Amino acid sequence: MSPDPKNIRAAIIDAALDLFSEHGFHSAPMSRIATLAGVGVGSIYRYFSDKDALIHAVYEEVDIPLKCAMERNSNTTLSTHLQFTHFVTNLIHYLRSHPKEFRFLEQYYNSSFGINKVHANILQEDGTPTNLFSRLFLDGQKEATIRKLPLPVYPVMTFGPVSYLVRYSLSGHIAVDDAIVQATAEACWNAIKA
Amino acid sequence: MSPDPKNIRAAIIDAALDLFSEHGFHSAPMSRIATLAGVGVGSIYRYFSDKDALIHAVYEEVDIPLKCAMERNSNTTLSTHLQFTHFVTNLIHYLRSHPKEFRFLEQYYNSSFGINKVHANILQEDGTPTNLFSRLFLDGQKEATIRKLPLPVYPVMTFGPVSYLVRYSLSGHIAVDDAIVQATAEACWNAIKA
DNA sequence: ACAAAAAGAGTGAACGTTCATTCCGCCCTC
DNA sequence: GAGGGCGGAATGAACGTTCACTCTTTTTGT
Repeated sequence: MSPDPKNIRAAIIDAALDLFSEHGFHSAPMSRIATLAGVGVGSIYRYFSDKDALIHAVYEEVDIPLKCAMERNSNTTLSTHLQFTHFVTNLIHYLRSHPKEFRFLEQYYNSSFGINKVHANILQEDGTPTNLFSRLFLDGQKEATIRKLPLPVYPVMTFGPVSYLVRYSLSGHIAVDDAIVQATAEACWNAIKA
Repeated sequence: MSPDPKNIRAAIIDAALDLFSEHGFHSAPMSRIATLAGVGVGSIYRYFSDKDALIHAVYEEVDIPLKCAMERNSNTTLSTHLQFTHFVTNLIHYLRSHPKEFRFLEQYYNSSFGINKVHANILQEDGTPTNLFSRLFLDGQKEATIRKLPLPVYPVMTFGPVSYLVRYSLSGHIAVDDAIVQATAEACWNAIKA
């Protein structure tokens, strides 16, 4: 078997995501990542200069499908209300069905690695919306279906509840069903609607 | 100087909180905690059986004043609306003025240490409110000023936005002023009001 | 077309460092 | 002078990273 370099790289990132999300960055030794990926330790360093680079690479890999999931199912013919609640429920469902990715991201953003990436995801410097979410509340403000609030309040009232709910859900102590997801999405909407 | 055992213990916990919140559990060596606390490494083990026990002890120490802060300034003569927004703004102000405690708690709850403590803080098993916050929304439901929602939604729509906003605030990328805090508290209220 | 050589990917034992924890001599108090 | 808390060097385990080596693939020379 001639291992495709792309496969090896992907296998390493996969294994790293597994172990990072389950044990944390500092309790996931490179040796164990290598074993799980089915490669030698040294091989990891052919693809990533050091452990930090691997962590950032996992982030890049996790971020792409997440952003896709957030853009998916946007139907601009629907009312702002429905677009918003769909956005929230979509996001919750995606994160709940990708617990490894969710736990990795929480850890990444809470560590020194991802501190600088937290806010860049919402708006560009000049206020241009970079994604579905930003367009949504700017449009809603214009058509007066969404209250005018200080800009940071919108992501706070959206991603705050979402990440908290998903954390609850994954902790296993609270049974999160569709009714709760739906109620949360509606509550988020009530928080910002005109 | 005759070192009071209580003071040594407190100094160790203080130093640990400093270093844990700034560098994370795994990058805060016992030796540095000892140096910062002004004691020998060995002395730490006189008060705490191991590092895990120290981490849990810091949590206990941080949790007490936080719970106090959440109960403080409750004025049952005010409307549920005002009691709720006061609760939220109080909590935000407390966490913003105690960044070390906030960062420690985020780390603690996101690690294997605090996973089991996440949900216990809201309600007892039988649904009895254990604190001001729970009483608030149960009362609000009775007097119909707060919408009937699945129980987990209330903490999700309160602590979610709060922790997200404080995280924003402490990241330094976004200037969080009183207007934003006030707007967030109102938005939280709109999320759950009848 | 074939052999020889060069290139390059993959490996894992070995290294140096860092850390939690231990242990023993010191010193303070009584 | 006895006892016990205290300090910090010593210890050993665990980790990230390196590097000399093997094996496979590609290129070169004839």
